[in-house]
Amino acid sequence: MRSEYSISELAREFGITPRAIRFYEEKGLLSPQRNGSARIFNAADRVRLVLILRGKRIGFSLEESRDIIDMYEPETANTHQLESLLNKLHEKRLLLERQKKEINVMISDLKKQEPLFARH
Amino acid sequence: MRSEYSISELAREFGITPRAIRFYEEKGLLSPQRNGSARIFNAADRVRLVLILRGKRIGFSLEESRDIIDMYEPETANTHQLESLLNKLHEKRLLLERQKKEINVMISDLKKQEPLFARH
DNA sequence: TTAATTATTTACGTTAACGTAAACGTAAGA
DNA sequence: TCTTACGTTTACGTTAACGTAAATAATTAA
Repeated sequence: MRSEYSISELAREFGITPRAIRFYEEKGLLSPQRNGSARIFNAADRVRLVLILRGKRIGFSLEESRDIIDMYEPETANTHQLESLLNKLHEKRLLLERQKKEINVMISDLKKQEPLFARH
Repeated sequence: MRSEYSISELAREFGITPRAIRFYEEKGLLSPQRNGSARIFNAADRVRLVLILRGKRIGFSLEESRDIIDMYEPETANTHQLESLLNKLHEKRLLLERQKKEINVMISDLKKQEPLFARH
């Protein structure tokens, strides 16, 4: 229930390295406050990090995740962006479905061949 | 119904560049015969290329596709390899299913928020 | 003969997402 | 005070899958 985090705290919590977090900031996906030179992450920063990592699990690049993050940013988000993001998600889902079908085809192909291989 | 192809013929047929084909050979995924220094691809080479490209559509790296190709090579293929490949395919399918679920969650999340964005 | 097409090899360039190392500052504990 | 832990910036390294360019050879059409 904290509201401020150091870079290594977040890194530990999410199983990533501080380097990765700095990299996300470098790419403009995060912009934590500073205490001198040290980064201080608040709850909103943490949410953004969660979104970045969720995007990665979906198979999005950081650039694609950027759209997701922006979408959760109330000040900048607009209907057009939302539709665009939804479209991307739908496309991604179609891609995944096509890939899954190809995998299924390949699996059944291989299983047909199985006796052939098992014989010698 | 030809049985021999030049590099640019295959490139045109599959919508890739000759460079890509040479790269696959460099990685040991293809090994066409030669006429002097020019590559000559036969039907088996063509099949391997098809498998490479199918692997890519599934989302496999070339290294992963290598296993698929080897599997279709009767002399070297064995039961163990087949099982290993089937396992990889199953894992990949699980990954795709997880990603799809995450996408669905994200889509419904966003749709709940929609009125919020649409309002201003 | 000249120009165009297609082929080759060699080799450096590119993008993404960090890893890794160096050189340094700062704060806390023994 | 010395060590340890944690932080910073700068910058070069890494992997994958080719792209791109240069220099060269062989073939073919005009």
